[in-house]
Amino acid sequence: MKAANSDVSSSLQQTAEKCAITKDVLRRIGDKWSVLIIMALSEGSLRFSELARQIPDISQRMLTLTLRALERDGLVVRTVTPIVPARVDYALSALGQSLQEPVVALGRWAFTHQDEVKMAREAFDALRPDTETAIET
Amino acid sequence: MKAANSDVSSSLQQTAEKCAITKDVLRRIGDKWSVLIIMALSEGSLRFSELARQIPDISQRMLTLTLRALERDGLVVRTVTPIVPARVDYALSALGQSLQEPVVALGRWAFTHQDEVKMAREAFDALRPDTETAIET
DNA sequence: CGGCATCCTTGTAGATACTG
DNA sequence: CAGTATCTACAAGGATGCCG
Repeated sequence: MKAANSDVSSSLQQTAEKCAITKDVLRRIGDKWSVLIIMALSEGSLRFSELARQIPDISQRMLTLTLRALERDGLVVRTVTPIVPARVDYALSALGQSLQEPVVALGRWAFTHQDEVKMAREAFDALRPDTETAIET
Repeated sequence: MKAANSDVSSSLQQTAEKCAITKDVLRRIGDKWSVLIIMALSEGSLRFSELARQIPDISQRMLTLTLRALERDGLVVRTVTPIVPARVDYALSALGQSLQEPVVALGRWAFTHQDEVKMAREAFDALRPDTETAIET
């Protein structure tokens, strides 16, 4: 760990380091619901039940768990209003809003290139009808 | 589904549509290894065994499956040189290279904000020692 | 060398029922 | 209303061994 080495290996080091962190974030928001929740909250705070309605196929459990994870990472803010029945609102934090930018960038890529991907898949499947891949469609 | 409606609802429609596609892409590259492979191939093509060496903890099985999935989506190009022993090279396609841009954007976000996330987690864990979240550390 | 087959463990997620 | 608790399923992923 000599200082003299740092400029030599810094590029690769940083690259490797960034890869790991990138992988981490991608796994965090790469799950089934995080992005949908972040998108749903982009236009303002929502209550638990409103979120559940906007994301039709999510179960209460998964909504709770995903919100909890997002809250833990400081991406969403949870506000409890102590009335009966209880009212709980969720909103994006500043950090969560800043995350939106790269996420929608990825969304734009997906939208722009969706046809290329679809065609690539069809071409691949035509040649290799039942090849097992890591993620099924 | 009247045409007259399209301009009214187009914004929300497109948003919902983009969400779905974004979610799709994120799940595709949000798996454990895809990003690492894409990053590893960013500087040029690599052989199967070279990839395995650059990504120390990946199993042969997962390397094969992930490469196959990336190949199917047209992100990676597989080249077999029919000599013995066989030589197989993997490289990013143009599509794969274009994907790198938004991915490294996300990587930059992760790198920039890693401390904020870490602190948020610690603060959260301090208050709620053993809350179950969707994704464990 | 590259990769497929098999077996096995773990993680992710859904359904359902129950509580303050 | 906004969650927990429990139980179950299936898919991701790892270990190992064999093959062209």
